[in-house]
Amino acid sequence: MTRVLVVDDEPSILRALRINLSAREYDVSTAADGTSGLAAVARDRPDVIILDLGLPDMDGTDVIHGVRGWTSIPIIVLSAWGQESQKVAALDAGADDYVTKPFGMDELLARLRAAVRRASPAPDEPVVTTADFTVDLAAKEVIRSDGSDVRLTPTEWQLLEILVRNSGRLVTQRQLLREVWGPAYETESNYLRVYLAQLRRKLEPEPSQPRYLLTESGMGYRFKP
Amino acid sequence: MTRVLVVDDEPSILRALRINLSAREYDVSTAADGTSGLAAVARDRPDVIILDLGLPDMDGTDVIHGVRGWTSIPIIVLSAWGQESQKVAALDAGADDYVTKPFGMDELLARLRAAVRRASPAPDEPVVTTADFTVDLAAKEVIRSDGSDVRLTPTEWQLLEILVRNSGRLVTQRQLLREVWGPAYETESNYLRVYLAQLRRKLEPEPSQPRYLLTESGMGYRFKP
DNA sequence: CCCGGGCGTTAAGGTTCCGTCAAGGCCCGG
DNA sequence: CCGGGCCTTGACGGAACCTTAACGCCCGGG
Repeated sequence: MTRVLVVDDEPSILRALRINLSAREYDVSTAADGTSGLAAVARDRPDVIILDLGLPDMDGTDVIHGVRGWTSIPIIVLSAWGQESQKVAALDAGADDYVTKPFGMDELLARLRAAVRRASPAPDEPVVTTADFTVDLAAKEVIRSDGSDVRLTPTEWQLLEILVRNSGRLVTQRQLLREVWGPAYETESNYLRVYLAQLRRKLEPEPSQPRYLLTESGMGYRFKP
Repeated sequence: MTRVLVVDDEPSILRALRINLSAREYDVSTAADGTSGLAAVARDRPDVIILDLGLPDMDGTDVIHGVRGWTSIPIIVLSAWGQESQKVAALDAGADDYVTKPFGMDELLARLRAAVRRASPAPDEPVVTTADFTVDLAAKEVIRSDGSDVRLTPTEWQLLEILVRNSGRLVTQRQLLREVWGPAYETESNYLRVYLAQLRRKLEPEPSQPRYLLTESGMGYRFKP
């Protein structure tokens, strides 16, 4: 289910979007100003953000920069008619699309679909196999080579998913922490040690001498298929 | 240089876009109908397409489908005001963005930049190969020609990365020390001797007679591919 | 011939980083 | 209200890494 975060200070718009999006099977959360909007992005990890530029507490482009600082979640900007320069500024700040109020709900929905479609990287290969287990990213499932399936907690899964998606590449601790726990946790390398140990215990044939989930001291971790 | 294909049947718009885009250092090609437009896409492989929906020979969504059938080049659609349903259809057919005529040139340029930015997520392809090993800067990985991979510490990586990025060029000791250890260490050439020795031991087939990591006495070091 | 600067090499200390374990808190379902 | 996953947090031994110093080599100049 696609998660949408709506950041707007007008209750009527918030309500209209919530009703329309929920009816289309979107998972909607809302925020009424820039500060709580940025917090909500870090906490909820929406798949797409609808952002009104006329917020009471922050400039719209600053909100965009705050989000773009650490993630590329698509942003659709909403704003009053006739603000040509604002429109350009928002797009250059990193917004993906721009809709002028008043807008037709059909158009917004279409742009939403377009943004989500672009963001989903590709119908790529969501299955990775090693000699000891198989990771199916689409089914969110890990099966050992003897047929038994592995139970992973949500956090363990997020971590494994990032490592597998970057198969072979080194992923820095900062990136892992940012993508799993949010930008505020970039220094809590403690978490990584705990969860990597758990993943190894569940996946590695010899957890004390990892073959797939490798540590690069001082840099990060690497999944080696 | 970014290549833009403009598909439109109105000579005035074609001319206006050609002038404005050329002035911004875009490489512009044009087509006046859907058929020649599709041919131009296949022939020129533009980085982005600007497509007018009101073409004489084909329906706009068909052109989009024709392009989307085999490539994901970003498409920005142009159309007359008030065609809400057409707009939705175009986006759902796979267009990336939609601009209503009459449009401001600034807005179109901003949307163009946004579309190009989204489409190029890979900034560079930093892989350098020699007869004895391959350096993959993105994956932070060095593989010897016999298949074994080399373990490098963070400092060793920083050093090697600078040298490889300046492949063939001489890099002064000051620059290396400044970029790896910080400006306060510009005279500690000791560090360089120690770490260059380690890199040679790990990379060179004959560490005592370096072939890739060369010393320029009194000046600095050079990576020779 | 001797001497000194620049470089390569090695090894010892000290520091940071990692794996591991376990206790405590939170949330949810029974 | 109680129990069980799950997530956070802290502590500790050991490994990896960085710094630093010492020594030998080569080469050009005095």
